[in-house]
Amino acid sequence: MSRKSDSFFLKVYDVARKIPFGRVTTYGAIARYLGTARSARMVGWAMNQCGNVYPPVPAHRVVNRTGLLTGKHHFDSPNLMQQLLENEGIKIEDNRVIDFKKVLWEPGKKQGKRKRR
DNA sequence: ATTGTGACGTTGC
DNA sequence: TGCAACGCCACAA
Repeated sequence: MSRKSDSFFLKVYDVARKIPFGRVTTYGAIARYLGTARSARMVGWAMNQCGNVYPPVPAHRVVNRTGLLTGKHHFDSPNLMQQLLENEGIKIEDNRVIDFKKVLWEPGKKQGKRKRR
Protein backbone atom coordinates (compact mmCIF):
# COMPACT_ATOMS: atom_id res chain seq x y z
CA MET A 1 0.00 0.00 0.00
CA SER A 2 1.11 3.48 0.27
CA ARG A 3 1.67 3.26 -3.38
CA LYS A 4 0.36 5.11 -6.32
CA SER A 5 -1.32 1.86 -7.25
CA ASP A 6 -3.75 2.65 -4.50
CA SER A 7 -5.37 4.99 -6.93
CA PHE A 8 -9.09 4.90 -7.03
CA PHE A 9 -8.83 3.54 -10.53
CA LEU A 10 -6.87 0.51 -9.46
CA LYS A 11 -9.51 -0.31 -6.93
CA VAL A 12 -12.17 -0.09 -9.56
CA TYR A 13 -10.29 -2.45 -11.80
CA ASP A 14 -9.79 -4.83 -8.94
CA VAL A 15 -13.46 -4.98 -8.13
CA ALA A 16 -14.51 -5.16 -11.73
CA ARG A 17 -12.28 -8.14 -12.23
CA LYS A 18 -14.13 -9.88 -9.41
CA ILE A 19 -17.38 -9.83 -11.28
CA PRO A 20 -18.40 -13.46 -11.75
CA PHE A 21 -19.24 -14.89 -15.10
CA GLY A 22 -22.74 -14.25 -16.28
CA ARG A 23 -23.21 -11.40 -13.84
CA VAL A 24 -23.15 -7.66 -14.10
CA THR A 25 -22.75 -4.79 -11.71
CA THR A 26 -23.35 -1.09 -11.62
CA TYR A 27 -20.96 1.80 -11.36
CA GLY A 28 -22.67 3.00 -8.23
CA ALA A 29 -22.29 -0.40 -6.57
CA ILE A 30 -18.57 -0.37 -7.17
CA ALA A 31 -18.25 3.21 -6.10
CA ARG A 32 -20.07 2.54 -2.86
CA TYR A 33 -17.96 -0.50 -2.24
CA LEU A 34 -14.88 1.62 -2.59
CA GLY A 35 -16.32 4.11 -0.18
CA THR A 36 -16.91 6.79 -2.75
CA ALA A 37 -20.56 6.32 -3.50
CA ARG A 38 -20.70 9.75 -5.02
CA SER A 39 -17.94 8.94 -7.42
CA ALA A 40 -19.97 6.60 -9.55
CA ARG A 41 -18.92 8.71 -12.48
CA MET A 42 -15.31 8.11 -11.71
CA VAL A 43 -15.90 4.39 -11.87
CA GLY A 44 -17.04 4.60 -15.41
CA TRP A 45 -14.25 6.97 -16.18
CA ALA A 46 -11.78 4.53 -14.81
CA MET A 47 -13.09 2.00 -17.26
CA ASN A 48 -11.93 4.33 -19.93
CA GLN A 49 -8.44 3.33 -19.05
CA CYS A 50 -9.32 -0.27 -18.44
CA GLY A 51 -7.52 -1.08 -21.65
CA ASN A 52 -4.54 0.71 -20.26
CA VAL A 53 -4.09 -1.74 -17.43
CA TYR A 54 -3.50 -5.40 -17.07
CA PRO A 55 -5.12 -7.79 -16.66
CA PRO A 56 -7.95 -6.50 -18.80
CA VAL A 57 -11.10 -5.51 -17.00
CA PRO A 58 -14.47 -6.96 -17.99
CA ALA A 59 -15.96 -3.56 -18.46
CA HIS A 60 -18.69 -5.14 -20.48
CA ARG A 61 -20.06 -6.53 -17.23
CA VAL A 62 -20.41 -3.08 -15.81
CA VAL A 63 -23.52 -1.14 -16.64
CA ASN A 64 -25.28 1.80 -15.15
CA ARG A 65 -27.97 1.47 -12.51
CA THR A 66 -30.68 1.34 -15.16
CA GLY A 67 -29.10 -1.72 -16.71
CA LEU A 68 -28.35 0.27 -19.81
CA LEU A 69 -25.13 -0.42 -21.64
CA THR A 70 -24.05 3.13 -21.44
CA GLY A 71 -20.44 2.38 -22.11
CA LYS A 72 -20.93 0.12 -25.04
CA HIS A 73 -20.08 2.99 -27.26
CA HIS A 74 -16.64 3.11 -25.75
CA PHE A 75 -15.72 -0.41 -26.69
CA ASP A 76 -13.85 -1.46 -29.72
CA SER A 77 -17.23 -1.88 -31.27
CA PRO A 78 -20.61 -0.69 -29.96
CA ASN A 79 -22.04 -4.15 -30.40
CA LEU A 80 -19.03 -5.81 -28.84
CA MET A 81 -20.25 -5.22 -25.31
CA GLN A 82 -23.62 -6.70 -26.05
CA GLN A 83 -22.03 -9.64 -27.77
CA LEU A 84 -19.87 -10.36 -24.77
CA LEU A 85 -22.80 -10.18 -22.40
CA GLU A 86 -24.91 -12.42 -24.56
CA ASN A 87 -21.97 -14.75 -24.72
CA GLU A 88 -22.20 -15.06 -20.96
CA GLY A 89 -25.87 -15.87 -21.07
CA ILE A 90 -27.06 -12.34 -20.45
CA LYS A 91 -29.74 -11.21 -22.81
CA ILE A 92 -29.70 -7.70 -24.05
CA GLU A 93 -32.54 -5.84 -25.60
CA ASP A 94 -32.42 -2.28 -26.74
CA ASN A 95 -29.06 -1.88 -25.03
CA ARG A 96 -30.67 -2.92 -21.77
CA VAL A 97 -29.90 -5.98 -19.65
CA ILE A 98 -32.86 -8.31 -19.39
CA ASP A 99 -33.49 -9.51 -15.85
CA PHE A 100 -30.98 -6.96 -14.80
CA LYS A 101 -31.77 -7.50 -11.14
CA LYS A 102 -31.27 -11.21 -11.54
CA VAL A 103 -27.83 -10.92 -13.03
CA LEU A 104 -26.88 -7.98 -10.89
CA TRP A 105 -23.93 -8.72 -8.68
CA GLU A 106 -22.64 -6.40 -6.01
CA PRO A 107 -19.12 -6.39 -4.62
CA GLY A 108 -18.80 -7.45 -1.03
CA LYS A 109 -21.76 -9.73 -1.44
CA LYS A 110 -20.47 -13.14 -0.56
CA GLN A 111 -21.80 -15.65 -3.01
CA GLY A 112 -20.94 -18.59 -0.78
CA LYS A 113 -22.02 -17.07 2.45
CA ARG A 114 -25.76 -16.99 2.38
CA LYS A 115 -25.68 -15.03 5.64
CA ARG A 116 -26.38 -11.72 3.98
CA ARG A 117 -26.53 -8.69 6.15
C1' DA B 1 -2.80 25.59 -8.33
C1' DT B 2 -6.86 25.85 -11.45
C1' DT B 3 -10.06 24.20 -14.95
C1' DG B 4 -12.60 20.75 -17.27
C1' DT B 5 -14.45 16.55 -17.80
C1' DG B 6 -16.83 12.29 -17.39
C1' DA B 7 -19.19 4.76 -19.47
C1' DC B 8 -23.60 8.07 -12.86
C1' DG B 9 -26.91 8.94 -9.36
C1' DT B 10 -30.35 11.44 -7.16
C1' DT B 11 -33.70 14.92 -6.64
C1' DG B 12 -37.00 18.14 -8.58
C1' DC B 13 -40.69 19.56 -11.53
C1' DT C 1 -45.02 9.16 -14.78
C1' DG C 2 -41.36 11.07 -17.72
C1' DC C 3 -37.84 14.36 -18.50
C1' DA C 4 -34.29 17.93 -16.86
C1' DA C 5 -30.95 19.74 -14.18
C1' DC C 6 -27.68 19.47 -10.55
C1' DG C 7 -24.36 17.42 -7.69
C1' DC C 8 -20.41 15.09 -7.03
C1' DC C 9 -15.68 13.33 -6.69
C1' DA C 10 -11.41 11.91 -8.58
C1' DC C 11 -8.09 12.32 -12.35
C1' DA C 12 -5.86 14.64 -16.62
C1' DA C 13 -4.08 18.72 -19.03
